[in-house]
Amino acid sequence: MSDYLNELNPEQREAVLHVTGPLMIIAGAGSGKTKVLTTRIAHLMASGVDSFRILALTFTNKAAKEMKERVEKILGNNESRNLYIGTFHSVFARILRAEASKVGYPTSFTIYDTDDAKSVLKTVINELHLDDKIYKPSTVYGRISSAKNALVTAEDYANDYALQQEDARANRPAISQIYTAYAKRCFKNGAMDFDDLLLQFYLILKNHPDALHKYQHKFNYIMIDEYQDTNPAQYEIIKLLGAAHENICVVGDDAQSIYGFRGATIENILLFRKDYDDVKLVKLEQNYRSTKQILQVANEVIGNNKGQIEKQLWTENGEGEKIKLVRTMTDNDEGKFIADSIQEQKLRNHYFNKEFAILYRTNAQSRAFEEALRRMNLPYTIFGGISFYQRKEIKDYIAYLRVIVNSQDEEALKRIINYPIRGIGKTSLDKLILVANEQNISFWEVLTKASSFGFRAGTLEAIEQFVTMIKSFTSMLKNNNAYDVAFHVGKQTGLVKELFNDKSTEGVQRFENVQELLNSIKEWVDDKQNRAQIDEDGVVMQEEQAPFDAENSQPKSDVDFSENSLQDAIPNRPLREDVLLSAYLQQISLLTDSDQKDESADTIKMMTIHAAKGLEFSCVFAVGLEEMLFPNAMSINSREELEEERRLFYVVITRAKQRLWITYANTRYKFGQVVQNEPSRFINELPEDAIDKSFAGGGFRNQTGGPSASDRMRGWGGQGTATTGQKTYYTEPKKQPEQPGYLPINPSPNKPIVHQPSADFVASDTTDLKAGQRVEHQKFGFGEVLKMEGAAHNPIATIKFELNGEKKIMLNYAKLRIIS
DNA sequence: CGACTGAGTCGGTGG
DNA sequence: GACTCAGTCG
Repeated sequence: MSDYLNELNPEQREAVLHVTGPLMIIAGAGSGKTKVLTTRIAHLMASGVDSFRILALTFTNKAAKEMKERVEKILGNNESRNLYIGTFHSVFARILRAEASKVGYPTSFTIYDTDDAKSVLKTVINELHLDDKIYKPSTVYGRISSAKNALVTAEDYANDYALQQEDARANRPAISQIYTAYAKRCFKNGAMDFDDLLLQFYLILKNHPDALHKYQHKFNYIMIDEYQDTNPAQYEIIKLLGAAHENICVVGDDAQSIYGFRGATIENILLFRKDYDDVKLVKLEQNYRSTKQILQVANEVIGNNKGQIEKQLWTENGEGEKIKLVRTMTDNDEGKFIADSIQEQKLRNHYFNKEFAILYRTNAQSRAFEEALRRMNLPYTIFGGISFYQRKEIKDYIAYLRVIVNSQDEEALKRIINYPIRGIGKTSLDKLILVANEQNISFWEVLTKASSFGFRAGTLEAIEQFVTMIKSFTSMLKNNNAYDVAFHVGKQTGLVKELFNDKSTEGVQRFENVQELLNSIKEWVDDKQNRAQIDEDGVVMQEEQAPFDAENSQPKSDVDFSENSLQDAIPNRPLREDVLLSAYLQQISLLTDSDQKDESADTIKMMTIHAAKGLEFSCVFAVGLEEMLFPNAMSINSREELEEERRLFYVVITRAKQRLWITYANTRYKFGQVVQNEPSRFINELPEDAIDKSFAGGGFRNQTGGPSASDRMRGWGGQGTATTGQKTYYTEPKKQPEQPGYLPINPSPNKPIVHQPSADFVASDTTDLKAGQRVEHQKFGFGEVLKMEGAAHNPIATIKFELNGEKKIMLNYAKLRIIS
């Protein structure tokens, strides 16, 4: 049991053995930080600390999951399930569910993601008759988010003279007004945005001594991962929670602080020692990840930043290869170069696909790599960008579920009120919203009382049907699990069928996505039900491992799980609260793309540098090292921001275990236009002796039929010092021939196949149209009426066209010729 | 009412 | 280049 200590170096052991009182661990990249954290938790438990009393907060679900698994492995028992391990947001969301009433929120409050929040802002800005060109939702969102992260409520904001002045100078004097209206609207909707999860929890702790007392004594030991990324809200919460016992252990690396834009302040880690008396400080400086060459480059680069905590990373690993600096003509050439290099490395050094990562500054850069890898038939996974839950069809489906759980959720209601089409269009919607505002009641209330607000008969009928349907769903909530409700909803609303009937390429994809959503809900429920009953009080943070695996579209098996020997499945167990729809919704809103995709698959990984923090790869391509891109144009105007960009560069370098390429292009496309960029200033900070400026390719011929590698001009530039001169990796700008079976291009699958109307085409009177009749449509051609629906004054026919598949046709507008 | 189209916009990183 | 939005037409 105690051999876990033998696997640690002296500093690591020192950190693990410090049990009582504040502890700060400065953990350099690759220094075994997670190992120390997990061993420390295991040690606490082995020393008799009750596992229910330990709280560990991380920034990603993945980190939380890994910690939990590793503790379990060390201890070899089930005790770790009692730990409170999770992300700040998910742990706080869970606690808020229990405490929401203290801030006037319903227990099953909705969590708004960024898109939802911006949508609310847009509504609010319009209602205040403000110009949404000046008050762009994303800009305003950023401002409000910063305020919340600094624990400034709407009221505080309105009373803060300095903030008003700032906004006035920025020509946005109404921000405060918008913030107030936004907060009010979210509250009315029973919804919290991401920042509210911190702010509201803070307010509860601050204003409710009983709650503070409760959680202070629940969490006797607190551990914080990535402390350098905490913002003031997180900082204050930690401080409050830890004040009673001061058993706070923070782990971080000031050199890897890269989240300033979401309010993280590096001061939190720099000043930790001032916050508590007798802070024990441990530095982990031995790196177990990278080669000496890589580490030398990293140290050199970060040395250009001022005001760091003194430390020097070192390693016993081998010297390794020099870092390869690559310059290409265009962003597409950059992609081709990397695809070639990967292919070559695989052949020469027998790497797996999963040992490569392409790491970029912005998500938009992924496309060139995607195309290049596809051309070479190299499998890849992109992390980030639009996640599964942001897809329209998924958001629509989930909007139904949200409305059922929380009918006050106006955002969700607006999404589904006319989806599938039920004849409540924009005009009706505007009126509904208007009434809600005039009467100062919720959108839902207007719907339920629609008859008193003078809607047209057809619209009223549609509204009433909708309300009845939603109510019938709501009545299912208590006695059915999330999956059963969701399945029923898909069926009853016609949502699934509608998608099924759409046979376009995208339509099929959408249908599959919805299938996938349902599968994932099913697995989530099964997973929960399989877990043994545990102590009520300890309803553990089970960071739901993503039930959904976007890449393989295969349901994940429970193999993982059995290893944890958690299951003593009780058949027909009564419905537990944690399989309810509300619990499901709560957690999915906090999942990220990385949580949903399988990182262990043998594919090349592509993601932003931000998303790559905490990960490591044998071979790393740090790409797009160009002025305006990296460092980003937005960040070159202040020393602080520039230093954060440099830390980002440091982070990407230290992701590499064995080989590192740093690439940049002379020109690249931005918004469809070619722009020319200077090489990044960071390139000049690389130590000459660790950099290989000669070419790293060599003899490899690609298989795509384009110019072979050796035909290309290629090489290294930038410094102009290389004796070989400024060669560049370059391909002729001519298009490569399209390959069959590849990039399946169907430019507009939704475009109807055009039908030439018959010469004698005359629109018929369709008032008595019935299912089974044959008709001709001016554009869609011949077809058969499958069914009739809609109100009498606005009949809708579903017609199956020979050329264009099933379509819903509104008879008031379409010209149809009845044939039989 | 809603599908289509052309013009305008997108500043970057994420829970 | 991809997406959103306002205006048009069936």
